Amino acid sequence: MSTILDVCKLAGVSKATVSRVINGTGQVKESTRDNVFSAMKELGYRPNRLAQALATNKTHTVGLVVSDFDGIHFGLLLKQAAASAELANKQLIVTDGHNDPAYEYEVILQLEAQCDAIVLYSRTLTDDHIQLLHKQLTIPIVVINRDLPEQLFHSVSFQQENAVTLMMNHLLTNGHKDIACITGHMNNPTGIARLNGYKNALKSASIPFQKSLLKNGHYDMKSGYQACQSLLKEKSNFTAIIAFNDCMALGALRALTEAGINVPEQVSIIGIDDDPVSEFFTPRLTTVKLPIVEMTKQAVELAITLCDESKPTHSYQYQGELIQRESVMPVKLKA
Amino acid sequence: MSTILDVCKLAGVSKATVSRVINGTGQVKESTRDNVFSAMKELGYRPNRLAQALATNKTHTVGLVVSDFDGIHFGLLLKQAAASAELANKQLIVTDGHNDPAYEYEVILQLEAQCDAIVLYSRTLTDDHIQLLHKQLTIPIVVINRDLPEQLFHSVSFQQENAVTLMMNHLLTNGHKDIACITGHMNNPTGIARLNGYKNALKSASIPFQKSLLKNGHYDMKSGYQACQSLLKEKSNFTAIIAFNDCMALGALRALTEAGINVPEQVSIIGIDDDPVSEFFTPRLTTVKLPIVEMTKQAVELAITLCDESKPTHSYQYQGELIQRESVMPVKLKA
DNA sequence: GACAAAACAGTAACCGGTTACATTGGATAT
DNA sequence: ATATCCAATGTAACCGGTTACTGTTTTGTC
Repeated sequence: MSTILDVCKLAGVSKATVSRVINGTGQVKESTRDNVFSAMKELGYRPNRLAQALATNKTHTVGLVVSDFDGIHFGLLLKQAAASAELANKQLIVTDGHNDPAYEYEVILQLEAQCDAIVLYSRTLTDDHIQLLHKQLTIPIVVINRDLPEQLFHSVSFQQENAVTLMMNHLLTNGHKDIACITGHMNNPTGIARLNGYKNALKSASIPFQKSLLKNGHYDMKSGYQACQSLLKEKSNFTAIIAFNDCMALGALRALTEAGINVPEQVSIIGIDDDPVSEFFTPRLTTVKLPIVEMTKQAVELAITLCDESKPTHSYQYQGELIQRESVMPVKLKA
Repeated sequence: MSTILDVCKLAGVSKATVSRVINGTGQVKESTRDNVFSAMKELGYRPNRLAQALATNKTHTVGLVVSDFDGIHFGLLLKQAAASAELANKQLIVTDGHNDPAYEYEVILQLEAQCDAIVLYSRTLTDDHIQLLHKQLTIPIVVINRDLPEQLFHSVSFQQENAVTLMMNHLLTNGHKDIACITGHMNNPTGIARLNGYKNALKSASIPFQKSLLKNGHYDMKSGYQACQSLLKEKSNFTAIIAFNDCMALGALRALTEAGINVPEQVSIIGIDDDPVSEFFTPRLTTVKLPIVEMTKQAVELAITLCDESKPTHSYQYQGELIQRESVMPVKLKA
């Protein structure tokens, strides 16, 4: 790999001049510029980004950190992040935290020198950790899917509890009363908020909460499948299932199908996310859309803005939207 | 962010000594080391990776470049890559090429200074481009899913044509003769090799190739769905569909279901990949497994090895494996 | 033709580390 | 006591760029 010195020699000028040509700064005679350009071309020279970053303290890079690469919505999120970054001519580098909070914390700190801003979609870090990070970092960080009342950091968040309320209301207005619930990890705010949504909706409808209708999942199809199977094994009495994401809803759908139970005739199912696969299952899954693409766009664009100018921290709120398809029907019509 | 100089001041030693402590190199008196460590701790100091990389010409990072973030097998690939990288204590940075060969080429070149090795899973670059890259780069590159007879670069590849042969033989031995085919992009070796597999299998079975049974897709569910719809609209006569990945097979399955056609009773479907979602559809999709996890592991581990020692280029070959599930049945039993 | 201003290019310090080499001082051997 | 060696640390150059500052030409004006 040739360096700026090679270009200097070939073009017969100093480092400063080459640098000026590279960056289009200062005054350079046209003939000199042409010389330098052709020298660069001849050598296949391209500036070393590390050296540039070190010298200017600007990396033109935004870092995206996710807790785990197989996480929710991963494809859509990354694709949008990449698109937004390119639009602003920034490099995007993506890292995961191996689902380990300590590792993830370390990764973010390491990224500090390599990025101008960080976008974080964390499932494992606590709010406290994130606040600590925010204080410790000298570069801006935008947090997706976390929301603290005090607005101590930039965040793009989703109204989790409200979304579950939407789901529950859809089931309730369809006459369902015995509603099983497949949750996600309960060690983070998302899970807790969603569970509150479930419980509060029951309370509002004066339906007692039954622990036996609650099963834990891990946001993947298999755990939804297993959760549903254990629901069936325990002969629980339910006419509908609400799952804390589409994957688990789809896993549950499969379990029901295998057990010879018709959806939605015998049991209704509703998910959340609006995963791209959801409308290809039979029946097409009714769900509440989590606008991950829009949220990612917002987050990355905000992060990029913050590279150049600081702004007061603000929380951008997004809401769920019910997408009615075929997996829910009124309970009275059931056999 | 504190620098090494801050640590020097606080610990009352020179940069060289601090550096020795950081890296555990050279001789440092224990009491000095302790001083330096506590100074580092007090300041929350962590070495600037850019500066380290610049000085040592070692980044301890491997770059993973994919053509597009929503690509095939994306989640599994990334997850495994991240796991393998961490095991070797390397940072993994992931970038996509926005599905644009020129951009992807540029991205890879840019990455040269930021990584010790690169793993490439490209859908858009031609073999020629990859060879050019290989020649131009001063760091090793491992290419997944490309295979050239001359073995000019390190590659981890999959026997595409053979895999399709497996799929076709499964259908043929089940008595299918009218086999529709939903292809992927035909501008790269993968698509071409798979199509050859299809055509050659037909030839071996003395079945004439019918252009009307061939539809183009883009490896996503929607295009599989649309391809199948156009197949149906044209009233093509087929008893089985082979799709160039599971997603499209699943999209086709949906189209058939909507059209009231039973799978596999009326039409059999087979895919390729063994996508995690495939076994949750009804019927569970029969497919040929593409061992992307193993391949990724191999590729990343190889790349990491090549950071430290060079090895002769070699092509690691992987094969497909038929996974029989429920979407294929003998043709004679059909209504 | 003289002189100021503008254009152009080079020098050297700096970014935050690493490392070859030099220096110091204490322990050991003679 | 002196020579020798080695552990411990510092000095300074270097990685590949950027940029403030300086010096030299050009250009323009009168």
